[in-house]
Amino acid sequence: MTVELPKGRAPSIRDVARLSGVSHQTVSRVLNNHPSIKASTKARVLQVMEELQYRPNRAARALSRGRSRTIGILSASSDQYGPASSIAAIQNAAREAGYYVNTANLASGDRASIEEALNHLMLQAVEGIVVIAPQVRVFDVLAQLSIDVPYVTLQSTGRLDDHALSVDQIAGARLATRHLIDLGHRNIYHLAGPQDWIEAEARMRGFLDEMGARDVPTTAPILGDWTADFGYHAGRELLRVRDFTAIFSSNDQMALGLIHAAREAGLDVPGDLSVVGFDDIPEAAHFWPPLTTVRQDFPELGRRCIALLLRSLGGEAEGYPGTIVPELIVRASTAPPSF
Amino acid sequence: MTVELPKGRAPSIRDVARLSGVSHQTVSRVLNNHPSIKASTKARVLQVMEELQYRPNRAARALSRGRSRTIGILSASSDQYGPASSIAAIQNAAREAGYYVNTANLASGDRASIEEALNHLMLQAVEGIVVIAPQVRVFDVLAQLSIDVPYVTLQSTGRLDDHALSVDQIAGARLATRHLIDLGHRNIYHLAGPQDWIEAEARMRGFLDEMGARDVPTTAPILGDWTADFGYHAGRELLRVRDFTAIFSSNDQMALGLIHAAREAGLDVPGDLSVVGFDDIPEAAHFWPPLTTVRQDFPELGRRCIALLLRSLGGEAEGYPGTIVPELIVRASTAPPSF
DNA sequence: CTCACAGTTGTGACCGTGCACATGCGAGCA
DNA sequence: TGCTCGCATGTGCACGGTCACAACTGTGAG
Repeated sequence: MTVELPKGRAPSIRDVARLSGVSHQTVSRVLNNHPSIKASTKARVLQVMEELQYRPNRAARALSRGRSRTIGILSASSDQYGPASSIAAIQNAAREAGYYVNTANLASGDRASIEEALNHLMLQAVEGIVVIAPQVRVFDVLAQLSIDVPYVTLQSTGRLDDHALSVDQIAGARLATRHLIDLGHRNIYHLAGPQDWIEAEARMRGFLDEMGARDVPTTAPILGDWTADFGYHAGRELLRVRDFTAIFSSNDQMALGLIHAAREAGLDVPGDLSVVGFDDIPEAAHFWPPLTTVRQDFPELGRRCIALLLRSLGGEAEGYPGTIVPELIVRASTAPPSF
Repeated sequence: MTVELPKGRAPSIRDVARLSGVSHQTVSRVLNNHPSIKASTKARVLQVMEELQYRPNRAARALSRGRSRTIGILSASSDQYGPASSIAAIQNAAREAGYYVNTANLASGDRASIEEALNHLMLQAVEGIVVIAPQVRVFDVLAQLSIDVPYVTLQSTGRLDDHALSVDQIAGARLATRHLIDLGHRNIYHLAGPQDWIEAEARMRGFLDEMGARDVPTTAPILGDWTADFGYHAGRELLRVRDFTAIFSSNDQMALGLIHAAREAGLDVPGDLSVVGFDDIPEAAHFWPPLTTVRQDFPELGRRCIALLLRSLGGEAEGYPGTIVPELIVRASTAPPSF
């Protein structure tokens, strides 16, 4: 009762066809759920597939269809919680949608590195690109290489265009800022992310918008690099003057460094200084003091990101509701000013 | 002087051939750096490629060669620093070696989820798999699905077999433990990672080995789940008895949760309790107190991981030197016991 | 002068799948 | 009966590379 297996190579569609007494095209139809296949035929083919442990050859499929079913992620800082979570979420969402994902990390932020990473993705024949990186420069290079693949950025600058995902970073930043103002703070600094990250820019704008709306005078934000180290050094610098009672940091890591610097300077958080972060990394609840921050729904982010990209790819439009509004998580790093 | 471009589709090897007046096979040879191609021919072909913005079609290449040049990463907890860094490092190393990487995240640790993720990778025709996950179960499933693709784990259990990478987690754990013993601690707990992660097991073994070698009596390690939350709750539980003066935690996150619990219980770290972590996440230097921990060289890890996998794939053996020994970073979370 | 041989290039088949088109067959209808 | 029509299936080629093999050229040895 043994079936005749092809020797060296993996079983192909034709092997399945031969053993189930149909043509290769019928097998192909079974694979693609073609409507007009007799149930009995389909069952027989499926059984032979099972017996042979048949797996469709993705390369052949991609070649003949002219579509790779792969999307690329261009990422930077992929070892940090925010980007890493986004990547994971995107991968999961893509897999659910039947897509494969290939990630290219930027070695550094310079042009050559971006070019190399993009080339890597293009060689993969990705159908779309998700950018989690310093986007301004990336888009420059995209344009310059005249690559015309649909791309999506993770964060919105407020207006909804075809590329930007509608996660309202601005609303999140306003939430954080409003919280500080409501507590009574009037001298508030903003520690921003790198200026060519769109999410950094959006959070900065949210901060400025809210300050403006409440008529609180504001100073120029400090541009950081997302790291705790930067937060620490910026904190040491800022605390030499100490003309503020609260800081809104563009992510949790920089907030951590900031608190470290404050403590070294003999200040109490939140007694002498209130700090708000952004992201709600899992560690934030265990910082000392536990960090007040803004939480993003990363899995939902990933899902929408993929939905948007698939729409660009001409796929199903799918329900695509409004904006994800982040949530303020109040913990122990904020309090009314003490003076 | 315009060249004749094919209209709809991307230029193929034959388009290049036609325009440079050679056969498609010659173009193919140029692509693959075949030795016997006249320099002038090669130059001409390369120039036409440039003009046409020609990019080889990966699917076609994979199909005809029967090799996908892709490796898969099976990962869990990919939003945490350790795994995320490993993934990034592996991706970079793979790209350098001319391989593509596809990552599948485990939705959960159960069998079905592992099976689904592995299937996803196999459909991609990956040539090898790197496992950054609860490995025991993954290997079960690998065996059960009778998938015979070479695989590599990121961490060694001490002995060197073909699958395990020679990063000496055990040595790292011994370093941490020795540090505590040298400070005078005799009642030391170990907060371990999930038992079916090989790195967790290795760190636990290193702890037990060192304790044994120094004749310090030891209690059974507590099995955690890598998260700060777990560290916090475990800490609350442990501190009700408080029959220890030091804890070696299997990663930095759990150490952070632990310190949080200690502070809530009114204990001073390191005055009343010393804590050592593992990984040296970038935030560890800014914890309060800054965390003594064990640093791993992730980029090197990734490089060696790929090197090992490529060797399994029958590639070049490449220099493959000894073991990576992690490094103890002493900060402020450890001190001599106070009694 | 002839032959072996290395260097360089060309020809045609093949990899596994999907698509366009053709075919066979039975039902419904005038 | 003859025709159309829809279902179920088959035939052959295209996708864009690589591989095996053949062919042509020039050179040096016998």
